[in-house]
Parts: sequence; C-alpha cells; structure tokens
Amino acid sequence: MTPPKPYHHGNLREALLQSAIRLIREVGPTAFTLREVARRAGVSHNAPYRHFRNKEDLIAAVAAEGYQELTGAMVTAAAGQPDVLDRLKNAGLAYVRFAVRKPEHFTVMFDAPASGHRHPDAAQAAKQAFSTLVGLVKVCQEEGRLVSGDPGRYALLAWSMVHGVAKLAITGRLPYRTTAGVLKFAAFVIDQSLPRR
Amino acid sequence: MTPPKPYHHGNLREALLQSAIRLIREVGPTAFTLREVARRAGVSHNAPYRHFRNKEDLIAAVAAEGYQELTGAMVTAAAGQPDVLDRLKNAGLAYVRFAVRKPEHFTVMFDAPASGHRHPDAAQAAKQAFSTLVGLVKVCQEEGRLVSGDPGRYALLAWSMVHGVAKLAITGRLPYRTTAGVLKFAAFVIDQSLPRR
DNA sequence: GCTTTATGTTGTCGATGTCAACATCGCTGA
DNA sequence: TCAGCGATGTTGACATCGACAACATAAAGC
Repeated sequence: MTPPKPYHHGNLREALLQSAIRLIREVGPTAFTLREVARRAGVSHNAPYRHFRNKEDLIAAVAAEGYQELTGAMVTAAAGQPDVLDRLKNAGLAYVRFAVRKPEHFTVMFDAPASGHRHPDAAQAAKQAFSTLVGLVKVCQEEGRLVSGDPGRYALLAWSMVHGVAKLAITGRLPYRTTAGVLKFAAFVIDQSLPRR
Repeated sequence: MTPPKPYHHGNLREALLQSAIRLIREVGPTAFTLREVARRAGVSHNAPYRHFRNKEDLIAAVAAEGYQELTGAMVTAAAGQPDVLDRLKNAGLAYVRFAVRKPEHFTVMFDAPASGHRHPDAAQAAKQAFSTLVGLVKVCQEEGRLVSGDPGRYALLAWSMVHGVAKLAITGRLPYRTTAGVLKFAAFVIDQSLPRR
C-alpha cells in the first residue's frame, strides 16, 4: 500500500519541520531563515504560512519536538537502574548528552523566554519533561535516599545544575572537547549535590 | 546660541555602545537592529561601520563591557567577607544578581558560542571574570575549607551551578518572580555543593 | 458535477545588513 | 599658515528577509 498523498506536496508540515531541524543544525538558530526552509522543502517562500502562523511558531514546533525527545531520553536513561539515586543521576546525564548531541535543538528549546500562552503545545511538552524530573526526585525521597522537602525545589536544583553544564558546554565555555569529557564533568557536578554513598 | 550640529559626532563609539545597551534592554538581543542604534545615536545608518566591523562586532563590544561589570560585581560581593567560603558564595550570588538585573546583557555575553579569536577583547574580559572565580576557589582550598584538587575544576562546577540558575531564571523557567526569590533559591543551590559548616 | 475549502504560488512592501562612492572635518607637516 | 590627507559621517544601492494580499489548484463533500 503506497501511503496516501493527500495534497499538493504530501505532508508538508512534517517536511518543513524536518527541514527546519536540519537547517538550524547547519546554520544555527539565529541565521535560520523561513525562506530557506521552504526552499529545502521544495515549495514557495510562502507555503510555510499555511502550516505555521509565523517564523516563531515554526521554531516553537521544533522546540516541542525537542522536549518530547528529551523526555524520552531521560526516561530511557533512568529506566533499569536499581538504585533510585542512579536513576536521577542518569536522567541528568541524559539531559546533558541531549544538549551536547543536539546543541541547536537545545538552544531553540531553552534560549528563548518561556512563552507558554503563545505556544501551548510546546509548553505542555516542556512541562512533561520537568514532571519526569520531579517524579524521579519524589521516588528518591520516598525511599529515604534524599532529604524530604518540596520535590519541586529539588528538581529545580537538579535542573539548574545540569542546565548550567549543558549550556556552558555547548557554548564552548568548558575545556572538554568530547562528549565523554563533558559527561564525566557532568557526573562530577551531579555527585556534588547527591548524598554520599 | 546652540551651535549647529557638527558633522562629526565627537565620541560616537561610546554613544553607540550606550544606545546599543539600552536598545537591547528594550527589545532583546534578537530584535536588536544596527540601524535603530544609529537612529538613536542621531547618525546615519552607516556611521556605526566606522567604529565596528559589523553588527556582531558591536554586540561583542557590549559583551566585553558586560564581562567587566560582572567581574566587578563579583569582586565587590566577595570583598569584606571574613569567611572565604562566604566570599565564594557571595560571588556566586552576585553572578545571579547580575543576570537577573541585566538579562539582555547576560544573554549577549553567554548565549553566543565563544568566539575568542574573532573578538579578542571580549574573550580577554571573559577570561578575567573566570579567573576571579578560580582565585576565590584557590583561597578556599589553601585555607583547607574546600577539598583540594584542580581549582579550575571546582570553579567550573561553581560556574555551572550559578549559570544554570541564572539562565533558567531569566528565561522564566523558575517559579520565582522577584530578584530576592531567585537569590534565595540560588543560595539554596550553592549551599548544596559547599561543605557543611 | 459542482461548490467549498484547504493548500500552494506569485507579487509586493517595508526593513535590515552591508558595500561603494561621496562629503566633511581636523590634524599634520612644510 | 595652509594644503592636503586620513579619519569620520552620509547617501545611495542591492540582495535578502518576514509578512500580507490576491490568485491558482486540487481534494473533499454534497
């Protein structure tokens, strides 16, 4: 069964998203251009406006996809670890790994001010990523491996740490040039605020 | 009598820098425009090119000024604290305070990839800010208040933590709406990785 | 089959970054 | 003193961009 080819292009919305992600990866989020995305998708410079309200809206869609991918990466990394603290730590490492491997994606997701009301789906995906973190913290507290208290506060602490490492790494402020080097440093940072074992 | 408007501005370079800082504060680093800077300085749209190679070069100059200001803020905050750990902590808080008070400045300084060779003065100013941090860590180690080891590594740890808090705060990801609230959280984060007293 | 509506195109506008050519000023050296 | 030269500022132009409007076409529904 050949997939249905409903309209002129096929599935332009998805094609535009993919083109956008690749373009952002090549030229960065700043030099990124709506017209070039259209060119790569093989459509006219105004076709994207049938699927996205404007440039910002397309970028928000890219960010939303990134949040989902990030959530998946953290969940996968945490899964299968018997020690709950290891789950939390591995999720943090997955956060940094995602940032290092997809720096432009990460930049699009977190550099712009959070504009929840303008892009509800992106905000929803972001919230889910954070909830994942909060959940891991909660489990640690329930098992008595982490001081009790507002789990949200501890999740924000964890988030701040890995976010700082990730951001400094992808902007070239850390002296580690390989993913492994960055992750080793990230582990060092995470261990600092986790209870000694 | 008011003298006729001189053909030459006098100190255009400084005026452009000031206009740029205010404009970035008003519209953000993205919407920032070279032509608007020129307009505000009362010169033609091409005058800035006599003082800066291009838009990026002007922004780099703004960033350089920011690094100096940040260094000053950290030095001032650290000074006068008898406990060396308090000096380190206060410097970290000053870092976050700077970010919250001048978010656009902070963004310009740290969002773009470090391009040391293209903007040597900005790189130099940034290096000095980091050296301040390393110096504080060293003193802590020398007085036996911090585990010994590569001071640069600990400085990077401290930097990562406050940078994460700062970045999440100014992009609206933290639930704290006042500077004081953010700083309280920053203190909480810093305390997590400082030895118990 | 004909209409409606979603999707894509062409044409256009104002704004931007940057280059080239020109204008004006202030300093320097004869 | 003053001519001229380099530094500083202006005008004009060009390609490109995001966005809007008007138009074209194809899919879907009656």
